[in-house]
Parts: sequence; structure tokens; C-alpha cells
Amino acid sequence: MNTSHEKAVQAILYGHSCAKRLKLQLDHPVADARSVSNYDLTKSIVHCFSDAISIFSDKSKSEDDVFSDLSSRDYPPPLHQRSHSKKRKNNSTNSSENWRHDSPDPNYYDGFLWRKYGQKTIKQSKHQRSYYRCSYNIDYACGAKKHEQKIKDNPPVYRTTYFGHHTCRINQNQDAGFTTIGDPVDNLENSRMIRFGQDLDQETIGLSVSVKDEKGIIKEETMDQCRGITGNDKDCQTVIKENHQSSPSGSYTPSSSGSEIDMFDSDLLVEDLDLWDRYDLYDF
DNA sequence: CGTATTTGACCCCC
DNA sequence: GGGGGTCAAATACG
Repeated sequence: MNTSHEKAVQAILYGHSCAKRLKLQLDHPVADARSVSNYDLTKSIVHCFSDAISIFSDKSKSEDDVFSDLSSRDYPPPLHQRSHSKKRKNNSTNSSENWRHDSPDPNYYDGFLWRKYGQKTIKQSKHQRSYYRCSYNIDYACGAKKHEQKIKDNPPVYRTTYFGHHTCRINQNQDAGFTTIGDPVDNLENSRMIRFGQDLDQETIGLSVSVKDEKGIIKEETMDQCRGITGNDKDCQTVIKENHQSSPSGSYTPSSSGSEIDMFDSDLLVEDLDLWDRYDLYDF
């Protein structure tokens, strides 16, 4: 068993490796269907650092607890473990909890755009719960929802619970002339996976890479680039807003159909896979 | 001025 | 009736 410190170091190292890989791809763009998209790499980086932060900030937990959280994070529990809302059973397609995610960051970016539609004081919690629905709820009849609530003060932990499925991405892509996967839950079965480790027959230890909301990542990448030029977030946001308004959904190009086992480029695999022998079925 | 957020009221289920 | 989820008008923001 690795210590949590080693685990955090592994996450950081992997994030660093992905960052290097991303830089390489940005410096030398290659139209190779087998390569990992910049979006996927960026998201991997974000998740690695989020996990490292979680580990370092969660000293009150035992190491096993931390690992348990990591292995289940961003990953829908088995059907028999999923809780079901006792309220609003009429909306059965949307009311069942799909998955949840704990993060020290209330502004954790999960790859989707959300619009807040309510906030409630919850009886048994001193913290209010915020309700969000997918920003494409109207445009694309997307039924995905989530609510977010602070569940721990010190260190702060924010629990985001997701409901329903994103149909917005599917609909957007159909508009653009292709289809791809729609949300993290669906991605489980459609994820692009790489396998490593020694017991592949018994356990799939992998890095699943989903393809979603490249627009958001492009926005973040653009922000970083813009900051380097202007040093001003506000200016960057204005530029990005204008650029994205002119092309709402058209430029998305998935790097694979999403159903087959896919590969990172070999240099990334060889260099990094040994770092991940404890990251069970990591869903990005 | 258009869009996002806030917040009190309402609805639904237990 | 109580609690949680949603609606929608008011408000804030860019």
C-alpha cells in the first residue's frame, strides 16, 4: 500500500507528464487520430492536481479512506449501491442519483456548463445546497442536473451529486454532423481505456478518457494563453466570450468513436503507466 | 440590455 | 405538515 503522500506525488507527476505532453502537442500539432486530444490531456491535468490537493488537505482521514475516495471519485457506483430520491418520483429518469464527487474546490470544473436555479437550506446540514441544471437544458432539452453542498468545514469539502444524463453533447454533435458520447455515466461503457498493471485478467486498472465539452477546455486554454499576453483575466474573458458566441457548437471534433480501447501515445504510456498502479479505473 | 444568480413561494412526496 | 426540489420574479452583473 502506498502512503497518501506517495499517492499525491504520483498524481502530481502524472499531471506534470500530461502537461509536458500537452505542451508538445500545442507546439507541434499533429492530426493523428491515435493521439490524445488536448482536451483530454488538459482534463487529466486538472484531475491529477485536484486529487493531489484532496489528499494533502484531507489529513483527518486515514489513508485507506483517501484511497477509497479516489477510486470511487467521478465514478458511478454499482446500481445496487445507488441511492434513489424519494421525492419527485414522477421524474424517474432524472431523479435517480448517478454519481457524486467530493472536491475541496467549490468551483471544481467538471467539463460541463451549469446554471444555478435554486438554493435551499437543508434541515440536517448547516450549509445550504445549491441546485444546478445543464446550461443547455432548454436549447438541447438536456436533463442533466446536479446539486452541490458543503459537507465539511475544515478542510472544506464540497459534495456534488449528479442526476440524469447529458443529452446536450449528443444533440450538439448531431447538429454538427457526428455523434459521440454524452456524459460521464455513459462514458463508463464507452470510455477510451488504456490498460496496464499485471493482473489484467482480474482487474482493469486504467485511465479512461472521456470526450466532452471541449469548448470549456478550449476556453480555459485560451484564458491561459491570453493571460500571458494581457495579464488580465477580465480582458481574456471578454475575448473568449466573443469568440465562443460566434461558434456555439460547430467545431467539436472527437478524436475517436469512443468504444474501443484507445491508446495514449507510446511515450506517455511507457513514461507514466507505472505511476498509476494504484489509480483504479480513473475516469476523466 | 441580455444573461445569470438570488430568493421567496409553491409543489410534490412521504 | 414537513422537507426537499423547482419555479419565477426580482436583482445583479457585464
